[in-house]
Amino acid sequence: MNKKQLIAKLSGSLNLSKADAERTFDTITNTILDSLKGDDPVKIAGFGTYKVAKRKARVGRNPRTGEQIQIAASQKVKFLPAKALKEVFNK
Amino acid sequence: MNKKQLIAKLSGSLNLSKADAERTFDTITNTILDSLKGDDPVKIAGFGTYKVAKRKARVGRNPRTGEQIQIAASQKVKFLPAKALKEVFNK
DNA sequence: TTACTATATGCAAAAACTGCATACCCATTT
DNA sequence: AAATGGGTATGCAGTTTTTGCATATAGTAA
Repeated sequence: MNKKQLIAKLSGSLNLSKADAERTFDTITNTILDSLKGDDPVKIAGFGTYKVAKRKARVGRNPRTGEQIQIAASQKVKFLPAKALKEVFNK
Repeated sequence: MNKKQLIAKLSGSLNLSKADAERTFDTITNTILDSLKGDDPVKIAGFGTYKVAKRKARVGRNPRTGEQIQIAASQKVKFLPAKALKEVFNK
């Protein structure tokens, strides 16, 4: 399922136009991102937690040439599924 | 930020009652979950991809006792941030 | 058509995973 | 409003898993 299909489903379920459904969805993702930008994890009970994970610098490798490369420290968004979410897929 | 605070923010941004904001949000998470239950990854352009990762059974260890333990195969929801999302946190 | 994303490759190092007790934070209930 | 219950974070050790490097191509999406 891609974003377009998701928006179409939400449009039906929420009785909104597709434009409104998309605007609503984007508002939610932006709100989550804003919180993460402020380094504040977003905890959704029963679904999961979004947090920014800091990754240390390390030595990598160019797979094409085999040459070693220094990789800078970086940050990425992590999603940790809530307990309830794990159970759904392990019953 | 927890779910309650997120709902409050959305209520303001979307001009909805808190009850409606929560209903909207839950509809979205449920829609995503339903797709995942059907083993269909959900790809949100510019945000990320949710997919179900299957993990094989393996031998683990109880860190407290050092005792070896057989770990059953399981599944968990993975979120892979989109390129745009990574850039936000690495500029 | 233009933009994004998945894939494939080898390999080093970071990170996740396991059980479990404790502490903590949040939500619900009285 | 206060109390209680439940989900979540933490630390621990060692093994498994993931990550991420460059880059072109193929596929999908806007």
